[in-house]
Amino acid sequence: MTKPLGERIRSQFEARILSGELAPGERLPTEAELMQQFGCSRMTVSKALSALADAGLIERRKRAGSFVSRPRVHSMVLDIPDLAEEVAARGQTHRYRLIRRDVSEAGIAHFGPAGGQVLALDGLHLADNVPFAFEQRLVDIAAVPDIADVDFGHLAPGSWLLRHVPWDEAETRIAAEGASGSIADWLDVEPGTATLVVERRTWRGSDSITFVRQHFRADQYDLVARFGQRSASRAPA
Amino acid sequence: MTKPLGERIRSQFEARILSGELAPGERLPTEAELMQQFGCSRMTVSKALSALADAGLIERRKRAGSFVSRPRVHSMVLDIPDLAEEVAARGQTHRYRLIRRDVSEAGIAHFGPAGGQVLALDGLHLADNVPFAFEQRLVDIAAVPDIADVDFGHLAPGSWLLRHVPWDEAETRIAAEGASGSIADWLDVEPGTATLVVERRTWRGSDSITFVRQHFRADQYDLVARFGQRSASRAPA
DNA sequence: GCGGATATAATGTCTATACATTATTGAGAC
DNA sequence: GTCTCAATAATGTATAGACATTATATCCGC
Repeated sequence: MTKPLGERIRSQFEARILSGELAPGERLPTEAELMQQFGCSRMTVSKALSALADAGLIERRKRAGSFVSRPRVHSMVLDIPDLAEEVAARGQTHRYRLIRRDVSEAGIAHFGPAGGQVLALDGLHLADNVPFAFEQRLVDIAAVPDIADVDFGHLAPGSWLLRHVPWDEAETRIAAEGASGSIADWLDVEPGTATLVVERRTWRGSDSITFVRQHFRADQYDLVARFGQRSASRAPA
Repeated sequence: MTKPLGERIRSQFEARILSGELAPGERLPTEAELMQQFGCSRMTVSKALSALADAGLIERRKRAGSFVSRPRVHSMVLDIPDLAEEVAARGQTHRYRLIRRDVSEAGIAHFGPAGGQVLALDGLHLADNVPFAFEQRLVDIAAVPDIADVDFGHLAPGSWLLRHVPWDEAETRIAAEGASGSIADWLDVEPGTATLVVERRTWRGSDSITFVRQHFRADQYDLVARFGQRSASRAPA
């Protein structure tokens, strides 16, 4: 019934820090003091404090002690799902339509290793046959040789890449932009209409794998990021 | 010189999972097997596997074992800094100009507890005297009584709140929107010009603290999120 | 005072063991 | 067969100790 002791120690300090009772820069008791206070072993308090440190709530310094961190930025978790899955989750039918596919030398697009070949894929994402995203993608063929054989006529490259190519680093840029003529045509909106632009570059090790630029119809898509209570879907006990 | 054993175990499995060598759904060795393989105690492998579980790379089930998670979404860290600090970091001068301040009953704006009072603050953020964000904010006065006494004539409410009010949960929505007439006026752009809209709602416990809606001039602001190698600023050893 | 060696206080890691918890398996009752 | 219940295999938490690491403080020579 009662929560584990280590978890209680952790959540007690979490609460005291978030409530402001423990101010940024303030020093926490040492592990030795805490094991006295809570009547438990050092491993238990150490694990609790390490969890707080992992979460960024405190900083621990040898010989000095543990201190409440100074909050600088709001770090939030942004979930960027596979578009096909997300549309399906909304109960709509996802379709991808390839518009252009060609292979070019790298360098022109400032992407990929010099001299390598780059696959360019332009396409349109549709939900229930309504266009909602125009996608321009570059893939480094050297990093993903298998891709040459895949038919992307109706399969979204993102879905395929997500399943077939491991990556360990990514950077996403989010901006707003008025739709240019051709993009407006594909999205079936007036030129100049606001679109949400998501650009993502993905790496494995130091090799670029793919760069994608997606224009979303603003009336059909937005992004949500959360902080705290990860998975608030838990039912109360 | 050599890294701690537990960390080596953790990073070895991390690499094997990210490289795809261990496929999603695949089962990892049990803790008992791993302590044989690595010649260490159970606590060590247990901590390593728990760290992988915390990072979402594996799932652990009692009696069943540890399994590589199926990657569903790209979880990225989105840093939302204080606007005043961010502008300063770019070497520009930040200024906030209050446009409207009034107190109204809650309920109208679907914010705050019924019957409570809500402070509405509209204002403009300027970088080097160029407007780049129009902000509409609601604050629950019951949750932040001190705010009644603060002069926001030139102090951005977000900066003040970040420093004075602890929160433990937040949700951010990011979208694109054409500027309406009055917003276009404030941002000094043509009506209909694309703006990046960031809406954030912040809670302490179950109480709403503030809701803010910011329209950014698309040509002056974007957001960046990263995954992997947190703080890539580390120099190579 | 000032700089540099040394002691020390705190965290970091690890061992070996114990018992708790829980989902699955499998045996037995029906 | 299928339902129920107990055995079991795995993870979850905790203990008590040991040694490693490292930033800070202190002392000492100058």
